[in-house]
Amino acid sequence: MTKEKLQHFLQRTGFITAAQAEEIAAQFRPRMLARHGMLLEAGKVSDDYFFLDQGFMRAFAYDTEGNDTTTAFYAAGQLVFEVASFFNRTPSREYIQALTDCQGWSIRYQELNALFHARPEFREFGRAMLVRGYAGLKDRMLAMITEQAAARYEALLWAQPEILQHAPLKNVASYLGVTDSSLSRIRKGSSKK
Amino acid sequence: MTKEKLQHFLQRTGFITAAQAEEIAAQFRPRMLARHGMLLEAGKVSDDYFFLDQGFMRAFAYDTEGNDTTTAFYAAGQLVFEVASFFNRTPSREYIQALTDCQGWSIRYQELNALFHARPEFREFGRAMLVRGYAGLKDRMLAMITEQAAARYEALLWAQPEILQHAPLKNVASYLGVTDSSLSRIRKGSSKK
DNA sequence: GGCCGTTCTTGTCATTTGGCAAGCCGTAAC
DNA sequence: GTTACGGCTTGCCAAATGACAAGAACGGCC
Repeated sequence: MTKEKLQHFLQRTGFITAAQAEEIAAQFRPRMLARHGMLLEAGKVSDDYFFLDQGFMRAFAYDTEGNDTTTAFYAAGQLVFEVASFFNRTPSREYIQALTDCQGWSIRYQELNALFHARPEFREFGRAMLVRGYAGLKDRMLAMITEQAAARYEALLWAQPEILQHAPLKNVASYLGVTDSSLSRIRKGSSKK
Repeated sequence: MTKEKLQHFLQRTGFITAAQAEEIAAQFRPRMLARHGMLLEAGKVSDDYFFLDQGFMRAFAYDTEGNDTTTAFYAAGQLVFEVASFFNRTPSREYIQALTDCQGWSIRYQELNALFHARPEFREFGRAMLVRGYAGLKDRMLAMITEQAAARYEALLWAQPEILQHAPLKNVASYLGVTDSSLSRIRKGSSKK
């Protein structure tokens, strides 16, 4: 596995040149996860700023009743880490789990911070990643409030069809904010009839 | 109006000393808004990194059916700006509106960026603000999925009772993801009988 | 191959929430 | 004062979604 995808990902934001991307990528180490392996567990402090090169992952948390609720899905080519735990150095409430065998590139908090201090362009990149995640979550929240479950499912199908190929439907259901039974009926096309 | 609250707010994150806070705060300019005045309108680029010293505000957006949906409330002592529009320099989808007469301290994007480049401790502060907002939104999303409307209302009442004193209930309703009729029934205590 | 556990679907019924429309009430305008 | 408007509540009914349980389908494992 080469660092090609990682370098390309760094460049794509526009803040980082090819030469810089190579130097930055050099700081990342390979990280593998077998299917069902955990990148992060609740109670621990997230210490991987992880670029997913191949595979598929999800984040989830248990609510007060003990229900497993999916909070995010990650396809190859995305950054995977728990923002609050990683940057605040606090125990995570979430788990991050490999849904397939995964490989990617990882850097620890200390190293990332050193890079941020040394490289203005990488700081910009880091901020852009935070902003992107934040904006995506806001969109999802707005949809949760204004769209019905069936419409949210359709939108997901359109925007990230890969999810349906890798994640069990019950995880998709909790991500969408419905029960697995309801999702099953939505998929059938007749939510009642 | 003095910059006392702003300076205190800067210090409270732990990254910034009193002396630094004074220097940083010196870069902020006063900004007033009459009740119903707009800090930001959809289509424009957010260019105020605004510390709300006194007053109460809300952010909202129109969904595809034209419904006014409240996306956030802001009490005095909070930072008010639209993250994606401000940092990406893209047109905002949201409005930010004064619910009461407001005053606070504002800095523009260019100036903020200059400060970020010049002052590592302020960068840390800025990142902490992003992370805080992100984490809050994640919590809200989890509650939206796992808690019923009545429970979400109770939680809001417990965590931010000021909102109920300043915002019309229909705004609170859309923030919670319910209709104003439903909120009315929830408040009555008997969501049906 | 046969067993077992998980996932997914489906039926039945209850609960939650929404859509309307009417009415009440307070405030602002004239 | 009277009028007009917006905000809030409430009744009635419909739609959306959940809870629970049974059974089919599938995959891993011995």
